[in-house]
Amino acid sequence: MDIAKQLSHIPLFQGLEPQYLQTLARITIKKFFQRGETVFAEGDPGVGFHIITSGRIKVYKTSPDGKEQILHIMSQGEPFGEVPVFTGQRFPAYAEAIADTNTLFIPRDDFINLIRTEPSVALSMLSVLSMRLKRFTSLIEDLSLREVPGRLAAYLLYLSERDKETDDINLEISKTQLASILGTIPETLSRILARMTREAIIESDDKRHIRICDRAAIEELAAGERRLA
Amino acid sequence: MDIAKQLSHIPLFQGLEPQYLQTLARITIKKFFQRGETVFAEGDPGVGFHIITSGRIKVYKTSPDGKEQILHIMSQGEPFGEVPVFTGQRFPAYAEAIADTNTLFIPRDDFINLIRTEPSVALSMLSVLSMRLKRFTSLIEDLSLREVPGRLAAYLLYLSERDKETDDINLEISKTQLASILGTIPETLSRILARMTREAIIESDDKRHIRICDRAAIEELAAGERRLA
DNA sequence: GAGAAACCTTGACGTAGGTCAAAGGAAAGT
DNA sequence: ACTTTCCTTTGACCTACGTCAAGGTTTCTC
Repeated sequence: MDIAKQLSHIPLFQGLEPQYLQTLARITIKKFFQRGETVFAEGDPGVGFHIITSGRIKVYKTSPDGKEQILHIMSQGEPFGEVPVFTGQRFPAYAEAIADTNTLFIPRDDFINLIRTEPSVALSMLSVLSMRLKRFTSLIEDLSLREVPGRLAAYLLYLSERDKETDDINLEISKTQLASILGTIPETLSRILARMTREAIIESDDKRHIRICDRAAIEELAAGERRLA
Repeated sequence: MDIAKQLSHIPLFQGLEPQYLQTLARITIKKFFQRGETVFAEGDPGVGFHIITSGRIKVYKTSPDGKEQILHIMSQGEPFGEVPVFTGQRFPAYAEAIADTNTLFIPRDDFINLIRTEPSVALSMLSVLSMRLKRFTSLIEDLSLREVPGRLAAYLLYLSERDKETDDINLEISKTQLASILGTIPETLSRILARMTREAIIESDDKRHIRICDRAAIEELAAGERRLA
């Protein structure tokens, strides 16, 4: 498929003049990563960043003894690995494909040149980074100020909202990964899901699906106004 | 003092052409906040951002029951409150002056116009936001993957490094605030400092000063290779 | 479709770190 | 200097959540 056309569908480049899109297309490199493959490791030098065209990437940190904390799960259209492009330093986290994934790789120097000539791209990127800071802000709040049931409730609301307020939530990831996003472990998550099911707040029939039965209760849990028995 | 001159000392505007500095000076508003005064609250609309010219600001989140997690302590030359400028949304956290503080306030719309004409400002701001993402990444790692002694050790190393590898660390903030930065409470911090003193890793004679006695031990603690007895 | 591997759940148990309470010391306003 | 408020420390206690272990289930792979 034509790279310029793919690029034109990326939110980051919405409204970019066709001529710049062509320039960008010329410096963009298509890449493919198998499920399980590492895209970059913490400490690697960052010579450019990726935009996902299909698949799914997890960005995460690890502790010396192997526990991991997921920072983001990125999917189609989202850029990742841009921090070292602007800091000039190394990747602060790991990235791994959790499904077969295609990306467009944009080299650092060329991208910085593009920004110099096209302020709209700079503003888009500023917006992307700011949204990410905001998400991190919530994650920090969760990890530090909220207990796991509250974090889970907030995350379910986030997913529900993203999918147009549906009560049927498709996780799209394993519960082990969900646990890592929430900063906990599968056992704890499993217990909390069981408790919430017992209180008829949710139903979780099959593995990657959760149905919200009592939205008000979820909202109270997320706000810290309610606790599980 | 002349605003343009003050602006010229801000890292964010290093290398900015004098003509743009003049433009910026015209739209910049000097502000003053008393110690304890709130600069903005979570949920406030963000019509612009601040740059600190003197004093100190803490940016933090709170839980329903009043516990707080400090996200940053900002001092001279650092910008804060820029996230809503680029997301178009509201402030994701609180900001409060912890000393009498003077800032330069730059209105959103004017700043965005400046970025459109001056890509160097855009790149500087991208760099600032990226550095901040990186710091958040470490904070998340700390909160989720490390115990309090490890976080404290890492923070002491950070302060020591910032002040040119000195072993005499001047906290500049209260231990209660340090506890909040580390995502814990004063009691826990106090106990850990006592344990580290007992093991002759540090000395903490007076309130806002800590001396590193055994740097190797601190480094091992920070790396998770050692535990307190 | 058989075997292997990964995932999920539940139970028993341990512990880091939080809550509550109390008291001495520093600091700031009058 | 005096009072009030905030900061710090220590002790007794509790609980959320992690660890370890084991069994059942789903899902890859060949």
